[in-house]
Order: sequence, then C-alpha cells, then structure tokens
Amino acid sequence: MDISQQKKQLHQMMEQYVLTCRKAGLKVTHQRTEIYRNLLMLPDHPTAENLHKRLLSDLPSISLDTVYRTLATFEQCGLVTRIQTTESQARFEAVYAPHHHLICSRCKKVMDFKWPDIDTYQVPDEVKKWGRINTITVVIYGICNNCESLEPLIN
Amino acid sequence: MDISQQKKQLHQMMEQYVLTCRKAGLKVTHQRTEIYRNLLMLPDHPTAENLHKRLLSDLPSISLDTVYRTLATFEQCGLVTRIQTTESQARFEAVYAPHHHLICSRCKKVMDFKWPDIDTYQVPDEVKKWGRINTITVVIYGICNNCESLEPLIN
DNA sequence: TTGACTGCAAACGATTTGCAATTGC
DNA sequence: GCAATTGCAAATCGTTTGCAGTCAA
Repeated sequence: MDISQQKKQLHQMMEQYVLTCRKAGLKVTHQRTEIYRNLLMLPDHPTAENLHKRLLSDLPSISLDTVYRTLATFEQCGLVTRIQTTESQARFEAVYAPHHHLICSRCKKVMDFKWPDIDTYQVPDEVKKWGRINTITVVIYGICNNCESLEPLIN
Repeated sequence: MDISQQKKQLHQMMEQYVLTCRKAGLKVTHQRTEIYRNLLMLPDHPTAENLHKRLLSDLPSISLDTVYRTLATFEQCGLVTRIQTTESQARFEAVYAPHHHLICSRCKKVMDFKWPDIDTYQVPDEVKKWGRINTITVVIYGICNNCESLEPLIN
C-alpha cells in the first residue's frame, strides 16, 4: 500500500471515529482526537504511559489520567481494545480488523499477524458445548529475531 | 479417570514438585507445598488473593505476600504459569500440559481445553519469519452457558 | 449556556520490598 | 548453625476518583 492510500485510510478511520463518538454521545475533544490518531498512526500496542509521553509533544498539558479515562471510554464504545498480557501494565490498540499477537518473551514487543484460516478450523467439541463463542485469538510466544541476535542464550 | 488414579497423579505431581525445588535450590517449606497442592487440587486459575483465602483454613497464619512471592518463584522455575488476562488481578495455574483458555466475558471464569490439532496447522509465513516460536496459545472469548441462562441480554 | 470533559491532587487496589524473627536443610 | 524463607508493615506501581475550572455543542 502506498503512502497516499495510507493517508486516505487514516482519514477514513478518523471520520469513523467522529461518527462513533457522536453515536455514543461523546464530545469530540482535542485530547480524545489526538489519542485516537496517535493509536492509529503508531499501532505498536502502547501502554497508557507510553501514549501519554508521545502525546506530550503535541499536547504539552495533557494529563496521564485523561489518557487512562479516554482509553477506558474508547474501550467501552469499541474503538479500542485492551490487550491480554502477563505484564502488570495494560496495553491498548485501535480496533480495526481481527488479528492475532506474536509476543517476544524478552523485549515484550507485540506484533500483529493475520491468520484468517483459524476461523475455518473446527474447534473441539468441548468448546462448542461450553457456550457461545465470540472471538478466537491466538497468542504466540517466542523470541523475535532481533532479540535472538542481540542477547546470547548463555552468557 | 477414577478417584484413586487421580490421587496417584496428584501424588506424582507433588513428588515432581519436590524434585524441581531441589534442583532449583529452593527449600520445600510448608507454605510452598500447600500453595502448590492447592493449585493442583483446585485448578481454577485463582488470583493470589483467592489462593490466599483458601489457604487460610489450613495455614491460618500464611500471609498474602508469601503467596505472591511463592507464585513468582514458582513461575521462574516453571512450576506455575501466569495467565494472560485483561483483568487487573493476575491469575495463576500449575503447569501440567499444553492447553488453551475459554474465558467468559461476563463471569470472567477461565476454562481449560485441549486442542492438539492446533500444532499441526501451518502458521502464516510472516510468523515464521518473525523469529523462534515457543508456544501457541488460543484464547477464546464468549459467554458461557451458565451466564447466558442467568442474565438476559436485554433487560 | 450547560453538561461533559479536563487537569490536578489525592485515593485506591494489586503487588513488591526491607527487616527482624523463624525454619528447613 | 546458617542461609533461605516467612510475616509484618511500609513502600511502590499502575490506575481510578472527587473536585473545581474549562470547553465543545
């Protein structure tokens, strides 16, 4: 995808965001808009703190609690997802398409990947009997190439 | 599996636990043993607090920080796994066999299920290129039958 | 104009830590 | 006996909340 097309898509997502806010009765504030745009432009699963630090250059007075509050609000109206992790800090991402996560056990970075086939596979019977299934997410743990080359296994 | 066989298996796991502690240079204390036994006997993915409350009947003086400390120690030597959740409290389970999780979005209860076939499926190329894969975990979100029958969707 | 939203500071819940007493090896 | 482990209390971290001023609609 070329740059101009990316811009177009970003623009569409931002318009969609405004509509979603309107529908939910939320005011479209400067802070909220920048938080959402930042999540879209740098889709690297930041923590609330990460996000806050990045936003300070554009919004020098934005407070960390606004970031927390906004993420909680966005989560409720389905604009943002809280990612499952074993870390103590929560990570967030803008909702855009079903996907799965690759997590590096060393650097903790989360990478997205698509696995459309997963939905075509038959889940075990015990799962079907358990209840109504909503989403199937795959989380793969491993060591990313970068970490593998940086840190030797035995030192 | 009948009761006597279950007892036998529990016994084996406890013996294995002692060996793992020895190998890791950990002392086999009363508290550690009871924490591990409790995790094995009630494999319901408790939080540290859940676990602490249950242990109080057998060990009236055990402190919550010991439970936390012990779980962290067990995690490091591979006896226990910290489960990925979006909740603020961490959940734990004794490590015994590869499996996946069914999480009810309403009651938050976690159920285990096996899906041995998952390992035979081909992961996407981008995953193979990312690095060295360790474990593949599937997390399915949905509503369990119990919650579905208890709470109506619209009220 | 007005209620929703923000920044501030203070509270909160979950988890971790320093320390002296205790216990397994 | 000695180092590792525990219980206690206090500290810490991430997150949430009450409040008074501010801003989008």
